[in-house]
Amino acid sequence: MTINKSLLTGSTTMLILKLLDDQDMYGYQMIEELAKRSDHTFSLKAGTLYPLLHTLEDQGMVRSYERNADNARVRKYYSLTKKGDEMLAEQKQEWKTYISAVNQVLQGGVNFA
Amino acid sequence: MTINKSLLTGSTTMLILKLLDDQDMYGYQMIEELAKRSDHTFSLKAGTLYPLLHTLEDQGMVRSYERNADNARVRKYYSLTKKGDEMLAEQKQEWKTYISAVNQVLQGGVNFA
DNA sequence: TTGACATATATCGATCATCTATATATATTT
DNA sequence: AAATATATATAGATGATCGATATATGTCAA
Repeated sequence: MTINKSLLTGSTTMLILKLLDDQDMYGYQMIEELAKRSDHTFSLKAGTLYPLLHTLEDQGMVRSYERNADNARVRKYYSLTKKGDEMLAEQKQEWKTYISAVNQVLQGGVNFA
Repeated sequence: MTINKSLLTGSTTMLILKLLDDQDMYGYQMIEELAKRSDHTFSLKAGTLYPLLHTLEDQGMVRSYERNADNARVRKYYSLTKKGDEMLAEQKQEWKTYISAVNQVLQGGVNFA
């Protein structure tokens, strides 16, 4: 099933922060990991991710460092800052509020008042 | 709690169709009903709703008719078409897929493989 | 009865998140 | 040697929603 891309709007940052909350990762890895954990429901595009990571770094939500892979290739890893961790907590709360509001609308039927 | 407006992106149409699935409504009423059912988490803006209703009508998802209120004021009511009902079913399925994917990412922790 | 506020619909331009397309470079496989 | 996968980056396009504004009617209080 392919989901409407606009549904993802607004939750992408939260998902990225969550990945980094679990462990440091490099960009390409985040794309693969998101696809894997979501059973390929999500396929975040590189053109979305890299600018987003730069913005998060400018905002102090994440830090980056370069590191060689086994094959001597350089990868740019990101790690979550304290500020990013706090942002994640806020966004998870917003997410809960949001889905419960949507579900309330979906469950509400005709009013037999 | 105020949720990020971008979280709503993509689910607005589904919510409108759901309201009309329950009963015919006019635009202003939809805005109030969405706020009420979501405990004021949602405050859909008129500038979003009215153009959206026009688009849905052009697409054959809803039909409209004018009707006098008790005070003789004219209101524009909308009703769901068969096509709109089918679209709602699809969007509800997409919604389920989407939230379960997000929740899977949020629950997934470090991989101790 | 006038003025303020709520109800009701409409449109325009701005904003913002995401995508597509493109570019570049290295590593791996055929 | 060529094709494909890995890895990062940026520019411009798209699309959903909002803020601002306009217009008109109904209601309530001073």
